[in-house]
Order: sequence, then structure tokens, then C-alpha cells
Amino acid sequence: MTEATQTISDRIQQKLDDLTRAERQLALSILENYPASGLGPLAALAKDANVSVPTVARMVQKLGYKGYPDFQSELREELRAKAQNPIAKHDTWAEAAPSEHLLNRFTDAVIDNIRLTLGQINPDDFDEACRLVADQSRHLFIVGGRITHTLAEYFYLHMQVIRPDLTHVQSTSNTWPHYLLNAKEGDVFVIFDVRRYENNTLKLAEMAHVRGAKIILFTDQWRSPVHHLADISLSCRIIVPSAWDSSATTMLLVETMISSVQNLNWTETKERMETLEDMFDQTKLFRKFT
Amino acid sequence: MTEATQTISDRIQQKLDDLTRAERQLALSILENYPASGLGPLAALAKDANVSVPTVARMVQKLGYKGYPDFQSELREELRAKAQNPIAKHDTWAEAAPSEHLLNRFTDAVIDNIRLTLGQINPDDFDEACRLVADQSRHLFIVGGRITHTLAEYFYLHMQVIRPDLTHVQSTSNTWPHYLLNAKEGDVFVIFDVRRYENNTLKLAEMAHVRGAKIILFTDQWRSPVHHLADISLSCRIIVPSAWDSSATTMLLVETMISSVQNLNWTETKERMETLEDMFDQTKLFRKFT
DNA sequence: AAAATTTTGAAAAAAATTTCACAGCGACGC
DNA sequence: GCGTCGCTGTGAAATTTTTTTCAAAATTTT
Repeated sequence: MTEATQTISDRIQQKLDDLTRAERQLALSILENYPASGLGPLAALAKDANVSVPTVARMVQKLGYKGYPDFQSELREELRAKAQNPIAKHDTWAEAAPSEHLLNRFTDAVIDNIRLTLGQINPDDFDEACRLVADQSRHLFIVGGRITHTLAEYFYLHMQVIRPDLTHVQSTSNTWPHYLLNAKEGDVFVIFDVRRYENNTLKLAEMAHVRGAKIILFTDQWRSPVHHLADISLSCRIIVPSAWDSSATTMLLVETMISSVQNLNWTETKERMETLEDMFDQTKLFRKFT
Repeated sequence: MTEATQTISDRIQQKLDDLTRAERQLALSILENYPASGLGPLAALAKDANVSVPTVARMVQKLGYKGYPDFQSELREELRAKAQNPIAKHDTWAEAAPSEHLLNRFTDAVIDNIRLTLGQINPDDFDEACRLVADQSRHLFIVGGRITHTLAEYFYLHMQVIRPDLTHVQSTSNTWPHYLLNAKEGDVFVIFDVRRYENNTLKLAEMAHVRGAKIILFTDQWRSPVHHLADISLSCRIIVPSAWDSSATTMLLVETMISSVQNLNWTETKERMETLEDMFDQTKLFRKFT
């Protein structure tokens, strides 16, 4: 497919399968900040990737270069060619694609969404929301709608490891009133509701509100009607060049909240996480930090 | 933040008057194809500019560097900074929060993930994947794991509107072999598998492969073992300052794919979408795009 | 579960690059 | 015309960098 114009980056990726663990670890490190790291001394590269010096030397030979200097020289040649080509004004994300490719347009929109969303977030509100979610004396209800239940479940899956006493409620199911029987004053509802907003979700929120529960709402820029009842609303911009809306920004906030809650509950959930670390180690694809 | 951020190129031009004839000759040569030439060995640079080796050494010292290696290292640093800056050095995302607030650190990491992921994506592969998913003559299977099934379901929910003949398979369930009975040659499997990789998913992929199905894999930078069987692999960087990995980048790609497939199938799914538009309108809860 | 194979990293050897010291060359002033 | 001064380049020394070797560790196979 691609003949002459094969970048070294491509070449590395292509050969990734033929490499050993340490070599792959190194290769990924090179790609991490490409091409700068590959232009430094071999030893620095090795240290950066946490592999030994000979591993670097072996890998570049495996990649088909005569030695490390040869590899560097090709890298410089590539850099030279790239700099001389002013057409490739690298304002694009997927550099291999033209700027009007959907990959670039879509990513542009999402970055914009993130920027605008974060710009309007009140960090104190966010922190307060995290504190509420972390508070194990409150039962945690997580509520999603037709599409958003995937985000709700993502959140639920992580919270499940971090803390006990939580329930995943699907507002689309008609069994949700049962769950509300257990809701008591001070409990926390994390509700996801983006356009088009769902009546069921609103009803559920109303009932939760009546029962004196705290409500944290993830919604879009136009804000679900639930926000009148919510103690804390987090509105995400969701516009992308698509017939659909984007949940990427909401996902970002959800993940940030997971991380934050994790930190707040750290002393209590440390053990659970250590178990998880062991699970990580099993992949053997990377070592723990030195 | 960084005061007087002048590039090395600027610095050279500024000092151009203080340089001697041979040094100026050299400086101009460096600027000729900047920065590539400065990253090679000193001797090569000297030869390129037709000056002697010590002239180079003397000039970099005149420029204020400790020696040639020091000069190179600064050059690399500049290159590294430049590569990392396709998005204008946005100091903080949540402007109301300090830069060390998790909201900012997390977002930084995700933007980084997006940049690195998109930088390594082959647009042709991506387009080909979209074409396969859009092809309605092929049955579409969507497979997720313990955590990733949320992404899989998100994808499924949208695809459901766009095209017929699709199945959502959960590899965690032990009923998945039943679904595979229906899989035939040419069918398409979209598989989500990030660390820690799941054996069930691998088994499922193997069986799909044996049956002659096409496999499109969403995985992480270390790549699930499934990628040996995959026709197209899309690896997303998933590292964030958290005990967990981030799915935000994967979500971005999934949404881009949804949008792309939507466009490919536009003529056929127009009606469905118009129906959906009507449903949107009925809610009257938000406005259409201006 | 043991043996063969592969992979890995510390250390030494080899090669290269950079730095240093010194001498030649040309310009300018006297 | 001659001497001084600063710039430049040659070649050797010092340093750094790369390559190779070899034994230990890890992985895979039997």
C-alpha cells in the first residue's frame, strides 16, 4: 500500500510484533515523543524506556538499520524532509490524513468541547461532588438513560471496586421505583441525562429529591430539566460533526471523578487496589516503576 | 509561565552580528535546514558548512552553550516541545482551578493520549474499518469485555439505528458460543479488548477468525493478543494520572467511527434518521443547530 | 516439573565524537 | 615593510558513545 513514503514511526509500528517485551517497551517509548527522543544518545533513550543499553542497539538492528547512528541519520533525514514540506502544516491530529478528514474534524470538535466544558466547570462544585460520591455513609445510586446508561455503567463498574453500598438504576426499565424504596435522606444520586432528555429520569429525580437525597447531574450544555433539582450540575459540551452527540467529554469528567474519588477513599481501598496491581502485573507487558 | 521563550533559531539570528566570517557561514548553514542538521554529529555539520570542526565547537560556546552536546540537547528539547504543542499551550483547562488540580492534570493526560493516538492511526486502516462496518451484506458482531462492554454497548446502540443485522456479544457471559454459530465468512467482528486482556475475548476472536470473519480491534497501546488475528487494529493510549485506565480516547475513536459509518450508509439510513429527527423535534426540549 | 531456548542487562572492548593545544594565515596599523 | 592581533584549521588527546561479549534471568517447550 505505502511504498516509498514510509516513516520510521510506521516502520516501528509495523515491526512491533517481531519485537520482544523490552524492545516493545522501548519502541513505545520512542513513539511517545517522536522523533525527539530517538535523536539523543543511545544511553539516554535506554534510560527513558527503562531498558538496558544493548536492548536499544539490538532493536535498531532488528528494525533493519546498520546501527544506532544509522537509525539516527534516517530519523534526521525524515525530519529534514518534513521541515521542507510546508504543505504539511501540522495542525492536524492524524498527521497522515488531510485536515478535512473526519478523524481530524471530529477530534478538533471534541478538543473544543473539552476546552469549553472545562472552562465552565466550577472546581469547588466538582470537588464537592467527588466528596459526596466518596462518602461511604451515603448510599450511592447511579442512574442512566437510554444512551447514557453506558456511561452510568462505566461509572458504576469502577465505583464498585472503590466503595460498597451502591446501586445501578436504569431509568428505562420500569423497575426503578423499587430501588427508590431504599433511598433515604442524605443518599447520593448521580444522574446522567443528556438530550433528548428522558421523562423517566426526571420522574426518578423528582422522587429522589422528595426523599431528601443529594443529586449530582451529568448533562449537556442545554441542561436537562433535572438540573433544577440537582445540588450539583456538570454540563458538558457535546457538539460534533455527526448526526449524533459526543459523550467523550462526559466520559472525561466521569473518569476524572473516578480518579478523584479513588484518591479520597485511598486509605480504605488501598488493599483492593493492590490486588488490582497484581492483576496488572500478570500482563507482563511492562514492569512496575523502579 | 516560561519567560522569553526564544527558539534556538532566534538566538542564532540574534547573535549573527557577533560572529566571525566562518562562524556566520556555519550559522547560516544550520538555519538552512533547521533543526535537522544541528542534530547530527559535529563533524558532519562542519563539513556541510565547509568550516573546520573547532569552528563549530567555538560557535556553540559563543552562543552560550556548554559544548556541542549541550547545544544538541537544547535543540532536542525544543523539538520535543514543538511536537507536543499542536494545541496552543493551554496552561490550564479548568481556569478556575490551579494547574495542579486533578481536573487539569487529568485533562492534560487525555489530550496527550488523543494526540499520540491520532498521530499513530493509519487513516486508510480506519476508513477501511468503517467501510467494513458499514457493509450491510456482512453481519456485524460487537464484542466487549468486563469493562469495555460499556463501550461496545455504546457502539451497538448507535449502530442499531444505522444498520440492521448486528449482534452485541458479551465475552464475559458464557453464552457467547451460541452467537458464533451464526457467524459466517465475511462477517465483521468489532472487538474491544484493553488490558488486562481477557481470555474469553481471545477465544472468541480465535473462533471468529477460524470461521473466516473480519476482525476490527479496539485495543490499547500494548495491544491485546487478539491483534494477531485482527484485520485492523486501532490502538489507543489510555494512560492517565489514576489507578485506572482511560477510555476517553477509545470513546473518541468509536464516535468518529459511528459518524463515518453513518455517512457511508447515508442514502440507506436517511429515513431512519429523519424519523429520529422527528422524535427529537417532539421533545421540544432543545433547539436544532442554528 | 525439568530442560532447552530465548531474552535481558552488566561490563568490557571498540569506535566514534568532542575538546584542546598549537601553528599558519591574513588583515590592519604603524 | 614589519609586527601584532584575531581568526581559522590540523592533528592529537580526552571523553563520550556504541558495539560486543557473556552470564544470569525469564520464557517456552518437552
